[in-house]
Amino acid sequence: MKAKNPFDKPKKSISAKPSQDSFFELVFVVVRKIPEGKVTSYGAIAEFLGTRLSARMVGWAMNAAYRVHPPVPAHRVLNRNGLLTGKHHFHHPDLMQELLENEGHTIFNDQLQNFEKVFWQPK
DNA sequence: ACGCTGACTATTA
DNA sequence: CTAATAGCCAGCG
Repeated sequence: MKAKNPFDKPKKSISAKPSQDSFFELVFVVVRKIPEGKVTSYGAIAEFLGTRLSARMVGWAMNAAYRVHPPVPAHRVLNRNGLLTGKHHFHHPDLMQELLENEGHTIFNDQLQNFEKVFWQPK
């Protein structure tokens, strides 16, 4: 459930506060459940939320993730191939890879090695 | 209000 | 293997 915070406001614009009452918040909740050392994919989250065909919206939600609280570990969300497709949306393009490596992962050429072994299915 | 874009994915050629 | 296509839908000019 949702704690009330001063940011709560039905602002429709992503520029201010998009989440709060939709798909976005659900995505954040799921992503925050990803255990350290594990990763998942946009599609897996979308499918878990019942919107398999809307995986793009998961990525869009991640675009707004950095501004929500508590923080969302967006670096643990990759595409279905284990590619760090969202790296350029971080504060620093290599931050995503560094965070993952810091959690014990190995990335080569934007590809997370052993992807299937560290994949975490939303549950 | 309309059209383009995109942190995706599955399918087809 | 790569490339093109379709489906999804929120945000922005």
